Amino acid sequence: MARKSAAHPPLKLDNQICFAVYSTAHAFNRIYKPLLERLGLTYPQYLVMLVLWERDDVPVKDIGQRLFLDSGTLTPLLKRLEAAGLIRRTRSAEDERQVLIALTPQGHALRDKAKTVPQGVLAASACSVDELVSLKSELVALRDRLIAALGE
Amino acid sequence: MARKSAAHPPLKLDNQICFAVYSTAHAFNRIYKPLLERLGLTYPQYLVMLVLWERDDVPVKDIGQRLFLDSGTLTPLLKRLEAAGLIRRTRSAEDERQVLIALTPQGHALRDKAKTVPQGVLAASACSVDELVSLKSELVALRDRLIAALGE
DNA sequence: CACAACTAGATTGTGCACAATATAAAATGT
DNA sequence: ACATTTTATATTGTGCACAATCTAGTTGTG
Repeated sequence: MARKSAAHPPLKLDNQICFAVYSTAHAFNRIYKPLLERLGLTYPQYLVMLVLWERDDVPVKDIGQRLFLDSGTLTPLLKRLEAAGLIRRTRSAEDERQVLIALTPQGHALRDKAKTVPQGVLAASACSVDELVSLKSELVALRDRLIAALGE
Repeated sequence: MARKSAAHPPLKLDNQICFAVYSTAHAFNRIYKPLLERLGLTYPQYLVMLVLWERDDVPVKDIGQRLFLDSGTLTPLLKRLEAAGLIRRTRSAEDERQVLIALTPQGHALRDKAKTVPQGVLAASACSVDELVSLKSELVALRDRLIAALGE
């Protein structure tokens, strides 16, 4: 016995799936940084813009649910996007507790400049689209199981 | 033509491999948080301890290379670990530029308490070890290609 | 209506993470 | 030997990220 744990000692850094995920996220961040600099966005800001380009005029809550982020993270980030002239923040008339996030014309226009970003990342990954699609769905499945485990 | 990009529109959030990685890293962080709280560690601090449990008395640089982190991140983190009594920071005698990081007896002792952490994470992932090992190596391969692309 | 329970955001405090810069020590070239 | 370059770490400033807490607005119940 103990053959499995001898092959994969549990406290060795290189055996940690979490570190593989963590360090890959870092690597992506560094790939994105120069590509997003042209747009004046950070990576989390880019994620928010991706959400808004799909549909805007949504409350902060919706963006947070989509990105798994809370108001403590989003409020200052959205204020920076507003200061950059990309979005507008307005209280909802129906429910005064909600702040609706809408794109400005500049925010809409930025989408065109962003269109080239995914190609750059794909090139850096040196992977086929099929490989990435399959890796992505494995990760999403794992992520959703982890999130499910949190709710217990 | 354009069939592939119609199936996978490049600016849709859910098609972004990077977001899958990013959000999975978050999910791991939340799984780890309560497990590491017992040890008085954050997740990045835990990674540093994993490195040191494999070998200590190493310069800051080595830890940084292992974890892909720079001194701006590690210096304050290591000072907090020192304040917690887990490590000692001493200038190297041979090369005065280096700060050597060594475990204290408490730092060594913490390893025993940490042994149960990976089980908790494995349980939360609801995955077999084999699945995780394979996913890990795909991620590491992708990460290393991204890092290679950075150096061009 | 009154009052408790809940919800959406904002605020504060702590801890990464990195770029840019500074400093000091070591290594190198002439 | 001395100037140049490189290297290791530290510092500062900006921007996430989340826990804990606060406020204001909404909903549910009697």
